[in-house]
Amino acid sequence: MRAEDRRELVITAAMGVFGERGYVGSTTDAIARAAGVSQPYVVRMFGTKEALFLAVLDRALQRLLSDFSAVIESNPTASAEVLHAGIGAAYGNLLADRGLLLSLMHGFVLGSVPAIGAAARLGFLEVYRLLRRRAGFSAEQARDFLAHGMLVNTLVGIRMGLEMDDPDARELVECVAPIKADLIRRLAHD
Amino acid sequence: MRAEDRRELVITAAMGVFGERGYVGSTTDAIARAAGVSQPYVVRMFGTKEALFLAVLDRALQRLLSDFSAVIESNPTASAEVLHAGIGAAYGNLLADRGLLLSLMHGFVLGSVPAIGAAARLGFLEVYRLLRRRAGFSAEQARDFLAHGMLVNTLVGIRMGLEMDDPDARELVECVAPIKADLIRRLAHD
DNA sequence: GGTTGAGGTAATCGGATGATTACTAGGGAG
DNA sequence: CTCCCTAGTAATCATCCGATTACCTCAACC
Repeated sequence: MRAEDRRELVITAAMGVFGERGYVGSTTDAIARAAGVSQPYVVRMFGTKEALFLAVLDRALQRLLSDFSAVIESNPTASAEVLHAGIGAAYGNLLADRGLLLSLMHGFVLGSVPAIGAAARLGFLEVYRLLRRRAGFSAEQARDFLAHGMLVNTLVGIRMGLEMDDPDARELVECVAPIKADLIRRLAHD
Repeated sequence: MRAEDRRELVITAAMGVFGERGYVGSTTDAIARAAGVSQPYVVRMFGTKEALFLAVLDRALQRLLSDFSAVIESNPTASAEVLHAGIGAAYGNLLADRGLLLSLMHGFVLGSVPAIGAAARLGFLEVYRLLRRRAGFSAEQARDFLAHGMLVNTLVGIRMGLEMDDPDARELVECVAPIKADLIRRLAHD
């Protein structure tokens, strides 16, 4: 297989593993097995585990930005309110990609690692700028959108879907993501 | 020193280290040094690193719940709207405790570790119930409050305060936490 | 048919880390 | 004094993991 294709495979596999176990908790060996290659090859392709994680973060952010951009570009004359709904739906669709939002979340919580913190900050700001500039959100709209997104990520991270028997958990999940509640439940059950 | 006092010391130190480095990324040795005791003693006091992390999570959640309760009890006749402001302020004050919210956040993202995920889910639900039942929030109010909290945590986690020279970052931070913007900036600079 | 370079792997190393074991200081009770 | 319990530590172990090294395979090309 061409090295570039293999690289894509490894990034995808790594996104799943990092999303599940976090940056420090993931081993290059687990990623290699998930991608069907040997552990030394993973390390040699990216140099270090940190560089691999940064590649995963970048991939996740690019995907998020391009999905949001697509919504904006396919509704060129839409108001911020209409775009809010469309971009929100695009965000919900990203949930299907198990590791994507969780890998991002793991990056967001690791500001103490210099390279990871820097990448996370710049990525987060890029999303904010897209909402403010290109989608025309007000600062408050952008804030509320991001806040809602972080809550969704958190609920997925703690696997709140496992508690759907509890009426409070069900109410919370359904209030946060009425359309995606069922997906959240399934994601939590692996 | 009495063992119980030493235990408090270790939990406090561990909250700082876990908040900074995460669960897996923190070593019992670093925690021991931060607490001024030997590494084996930390392990023996709590049995395992996981048990120590669970103790830290519990401490953080109890603190959060008791601070929120205090607001409710000191305004027995207040409306949900008034309590919203008071509890929000209480949340902001928790930021001063460096590791507290970040340790919680690290717990929230580690649902894949069974014991940690279970503790995080139950803790999160307890907070939700307090908002809904005792503070009288509507489901939407509780959702928005929690979402806002998760965004604050995220901004602290990625040390967005380091980017306060960037006008977009400044706008975001000041829009999210107008009163605490300066604290967030200082926290980011260690 | 040899050479070469790209795409890999097996074996291994060195350091980090959670946990265990064995030990000790010290102070209060009898 | 001596016993013994509480509060600790030093030394060490076993394991894991990221990284390195040395090697292999096989198609393309001359």
